Amino acid sequence: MELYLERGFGQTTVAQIAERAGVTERTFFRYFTDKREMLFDGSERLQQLMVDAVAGSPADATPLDSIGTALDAVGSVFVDLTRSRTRQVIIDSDESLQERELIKRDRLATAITGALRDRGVEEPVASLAAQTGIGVFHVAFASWIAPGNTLGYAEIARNLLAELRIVTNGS
Amino acid sequence: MELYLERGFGQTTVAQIAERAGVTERTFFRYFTDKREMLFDGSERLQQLMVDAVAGSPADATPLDSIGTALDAVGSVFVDLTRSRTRQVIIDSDESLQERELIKRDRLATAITGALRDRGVEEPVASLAAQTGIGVFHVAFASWIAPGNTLGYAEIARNLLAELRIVTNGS
DNA sequence: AGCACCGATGTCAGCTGCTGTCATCACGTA
DNA sequence: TACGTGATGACAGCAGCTGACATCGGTGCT
Repeated sequence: MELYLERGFGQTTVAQIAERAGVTERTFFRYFTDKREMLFDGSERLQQLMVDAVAGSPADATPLDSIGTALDAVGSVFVDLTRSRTRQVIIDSDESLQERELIKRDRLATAITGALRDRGVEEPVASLAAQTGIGVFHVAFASWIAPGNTLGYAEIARNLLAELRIVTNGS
Repeated sequence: MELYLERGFGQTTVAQIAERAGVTERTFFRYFTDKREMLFDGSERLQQLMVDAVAGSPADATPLDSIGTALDAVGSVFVDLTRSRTRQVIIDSDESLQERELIKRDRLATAITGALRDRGVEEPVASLAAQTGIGVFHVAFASWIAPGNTLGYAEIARNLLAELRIVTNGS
């Protein structure tokens, strides 16, 4: 991330990263499938947390309730505000990184859809709830790292979900 | 597309494509920014059509009405069913192509948001309507190329939008 | 006709991302 | 000590992509 900030993502070579990390280029590619993936390291963990939260939500919870527990569950991941901000600056500066971010979000939504379906939620409600949930998640994250914000991620997510409930009026 | 089907996208080299097309590799890269972009050739046109449709929709149209005209406007693009199907088979077979497709959809949504805002639609309604519109567009396209479907794209899109209106109940 | 211009294409060299393969090395265990 | 085993290095090589320059065919002007 230091290097990406100094020279930009596109101008940074894997050889440089490897050198700074004190390993070989070959070793870098054993840890990350490609140059971009490095910036999305925690994404499987994030996905697992949300899926587990949905799976573990109360039996009588509505789909949107389940989404709520998932949004809560990932609070532990988003703690280092500065790091998240720099990371986002880098991603926003490079189109191929945005592509990667979008597919991560997409996979996340698909995984949550599956978790909801496993609880007996039918289509298209499962997909709809999952998509909406990821949408809220995204907006919450963006608000959290927005300049001037002082609230914590969990709080923001809860507020947004409450607002969404009002807009959609129930359920 | 022939080559992609024969050997798969990943196994097809640009040199092979260029040869089949009777040009040089260098020439290929003058027409397409990269190997993937070839499959998304008409996307600017599609985007322009939708943006223009939104811009040209009646002054008293609701945001969702404007989206409706945009969905209608692109009917002319989706005519060759067989071609669209093969194209989608290829995209679904390769992750990097899915990344590209996702960012195209994202840019499309952003463009439509802008078009709505130009008509005086405020945030967050503009974004919400645009996102929803692209969602409908996507589902409509998927239904259109689904095996066994006999309806035309325009018809499907209209039906889906009508259904959405019912679900969201008005506006 | 002759000439100058220009856009499209070819040629070539080169960097970088990424991969397969084999060697090496450190470490825990029988 | 000898033997696996997992992590790393070394090396070669392919493919995507780019910059720089040459070439060539057409178009318009004189």
